[in-house]
Parts: sequence; C-alpha cells; structure tokens
Amino acid sequence: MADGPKGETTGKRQTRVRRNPEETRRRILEAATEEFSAVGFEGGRIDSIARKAKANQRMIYHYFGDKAGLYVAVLEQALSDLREEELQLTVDTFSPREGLLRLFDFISGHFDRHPELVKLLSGENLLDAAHLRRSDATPVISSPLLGLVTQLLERGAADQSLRAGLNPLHLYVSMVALSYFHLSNAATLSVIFTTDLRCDDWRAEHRAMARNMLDVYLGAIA
Amino acid sequence: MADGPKGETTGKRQTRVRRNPEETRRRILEAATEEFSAVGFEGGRIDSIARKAKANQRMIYHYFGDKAGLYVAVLEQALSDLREEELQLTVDTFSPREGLLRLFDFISGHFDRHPELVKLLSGENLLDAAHLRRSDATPVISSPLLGLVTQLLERGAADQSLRAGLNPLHLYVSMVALSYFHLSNAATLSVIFTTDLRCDDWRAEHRAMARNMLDVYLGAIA
DNA sequence: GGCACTAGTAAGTATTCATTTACAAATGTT
DNA sequence: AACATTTGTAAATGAATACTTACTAGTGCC
Repeated sequence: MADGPKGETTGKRQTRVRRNPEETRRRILEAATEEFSAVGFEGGRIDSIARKAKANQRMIYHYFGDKAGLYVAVLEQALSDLREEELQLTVDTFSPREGLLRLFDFISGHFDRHPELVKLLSGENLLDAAHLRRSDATPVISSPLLGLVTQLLERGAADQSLRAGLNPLHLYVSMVALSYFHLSNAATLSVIFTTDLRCDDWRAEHRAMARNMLDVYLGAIA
Repeated sequence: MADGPKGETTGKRQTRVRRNPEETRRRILEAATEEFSAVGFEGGRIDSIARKAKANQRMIYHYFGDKAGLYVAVLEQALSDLREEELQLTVDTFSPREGLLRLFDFISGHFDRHPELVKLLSGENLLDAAHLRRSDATPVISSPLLGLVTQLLERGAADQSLRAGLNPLHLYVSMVALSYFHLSNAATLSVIFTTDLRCDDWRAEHRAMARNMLDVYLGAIA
C-alpha cells in the first residue's frame, strides 16, 4: 500500500480508463504521424505527441522504444498504407498506355489524399533516409507499383504500342515527380511566385496538365 | 580594467586573430548553409555552426540576431545565388521550344550543382515556408525564370510554333518537378527500390529522359 | 482469491540547447 | 594618447527535451 506522501497522489488521480493497449498504440501512432508530418523528426516533441494522443509519455517508450523508433513506425505505417492500396491495382484490362495513365492517376490521387505522406517522405529525405534505412520491415515499404510499370512497358513492347527498352524506374520516378513536387514544394513556390499553389483549382489544373504531358510522351514513345 | 579573477582568464586566452567582420560573417553563413542543408532548421545546432565556422557563438547573435535570423539569411543567400544565375540567362536567340529546353537544362543543372539548395527548399517546405514568409528580401528571392518561360510561350503563340493559352506557371512547375524530385527524394527512393539513385550515370540518364519528355510535350503543343 | 505481469500515471533527471552576460582586444576617431 | 565603438572570446543561464524511475491499477492465469 502506498506510504503517506504517495498515498496523497492516489486521491489526486482521476479514475483510470480501462486498458486498451491496441487503441493506445494506435492513438500514439496517429498523433505522431500528425506531429512528424507537420514539423519533421527533429521538430517533433514527445510531450506534444503524448498530449495529442491523450496518452502518457511513458507509453511511447513502452510501445516504441524511443523517439526514433516511433518515427520509424510512423514511416512504416504510411508506406504500408500506400502498399495496401497499390496491391489493389490491376491494369491487366487496359492498354499499356492507358494502364500507365491509370497508375499516374493513382499516384497523384494518393499523394493528394495523403499530404502527410508527402511531408513524411520529404522529411525523411532531409535526414538522408537515415531512419528508413534502419527499418527491418522491408516487405511493407517495398512498392509493387514499379512492377506494374515494368509489366505495362513489357506488354507495350510486345504489342508494339510502346517502344522497347524503356527503363521503368526512370519512367516511374518522372511520374511521381509530376505528382509530388507541386504538393511538396507548394509552400515556397507560393511565397516566391505570390500565387497560391494550394487551392484545389490550381492543383486540379496542374494534375491535368501533368497527365497530358505524360500522355503525349507515351504516345510519342509508341 | 579587469579585476582579479577575471584577470586570470587573460592568461588563458589565445592571441586573437585580426578582426575581419565580413570574413567572419561569410564563414558563419557558409557553415550554416552546410548545417541547415544537412539536417534542417530544427536539427541544426548553433554550437555546431560556430565550430564549423571557427567563430564564437556570440558572433552568430551579433550578426544574425537569432537562429531563425541566421536560417533566413541562408535561404536568402541561396535564392539570391540562383537569381544571379537566372539573370544571366538569355533565350532571345532561340526558338521558343529550344529556349524552353535551355531553361530546363539550366534548372536541372543548377539543382545538380547545388544539392544544398534542394535540401534547403525541401526543409523550408517542411516548415510550411514559415521562415521564408518572414523574409523581407523579396527582390532577391523572386525568380526571373518564370518571366522567361512566359516570354517564350508568348513568342511561340505569336509565331504559332506553340499553342496559345498555355499557363507558364504550370509548365514551369512541371519543368522544375522533373529536375528536382529525383534529387530531393533520392534517399528514400534508393531504400525503397534498392537502387542507387545517387550515382552520376543514373542521374544523367534520368535528366536525358526527363528532357526528352519535355521536348516531346513541347512538340505536341505546337 | 492470490499472484504475476502489463498498461498506465506522475514526477524526476541529466543533458542539450538557444541565448545572454561579462569582459577583452582590435580598430576608428578625435 | 585617449576615448568610443565594434569585433570577438569565454562562460553562464534558463528553458526545453528525451528518457527514466517509482509506483499504481487493470487484467490474465492458476
């Protein structure tokens, strides 16, 4: 039983909520995603995350080990979510060109719907992917989408609707560049060009223009 | 005159180097550029910057006010350097299409030669351009390159080598996307795809592919 | 019901960090 | 030469921060 002084704190304590380890861990992860995507790893604060999660700081160390462990878990969760959606994609019923355009639509749509992923990836690159390199969850971060690009390019070479010998990784990186950059760098671009690159109209128009650029290119590499 | 205890420190002091305020300020700015481009604003450390600069921490506050002031000065310097190079560009003697390709070559070349600018811009976007917004050096951060894009598109519309009505900012942002993303996100892409996107061969090939994509697109919007 | 273990709370600790204080030396001005 | 100002050094300070310690309460198992 508690001694005097400590017994006093018992009176101060609010009644504890029922235990729910999965729910606590989930809330911590969600709060950490919000925090790290807003200010990056070094800007993130453990006490701020605990507060947002309505959990004790101790629980962060209990579930994740340390701040870096939490951050890696956040990255893995975000990349795992992306992978889950990528695994739903099928492009078998489309022509190679249309299939590639559908992949572009998926990529740009996913980044539009998940600005936190854009921020997390940008932040992790700032740190030279030092934390992601430590991840041992390779299967959850690997992207099946490159495989789809490869398949489509092979199919296009076979039916001669696309030129043979195209490098899928180069094409993939260009497609992602056209989907990602206007989101990731919207803040500085808006300041430098005194134009709001964040409004929905601008973004929709930009996606359409970028999609058209890709489409024209795919038509030309026929 | 020094009192007793403090007089003792005189004996400890190394002989001071000759004063050179411009040189000290330059070394601090250079060291801060290195530090902030490596780890971002929040990851940057004043003592680390002072050490790299071979200057006293006090001097950082003397010249720049505070950490944020130093960071803004770093951003302004980097953007001013870019602007200086952009102001050297002329595309008057080129066809609109060739002129735009030359601008693409400039953009991608500048980012290749200045990886610290890529990191600084990515880092500042992570912070929602909060520091850049505070900059009052608007003339040095504004980019003349968009004006060149605009001129070329207008000239192309006039001589009918390019379609009329194209939005210069959308085209500009796409051109920068194709020049920047493979550099800014090379770290995470290398981990996810277990391919080194940092080697020179990969980058040269990627630039050529991206340039071709732009070229094809410009040909198609004739 | 008792015991062992885990989830969770509250508070504390050591270190880090940006910034300031106090002062000395170099330099410019009179 | 004396004085004023600026550049620069060294150390200190207060706040922030990640993480740990000590403990309590909830839960599972026997």
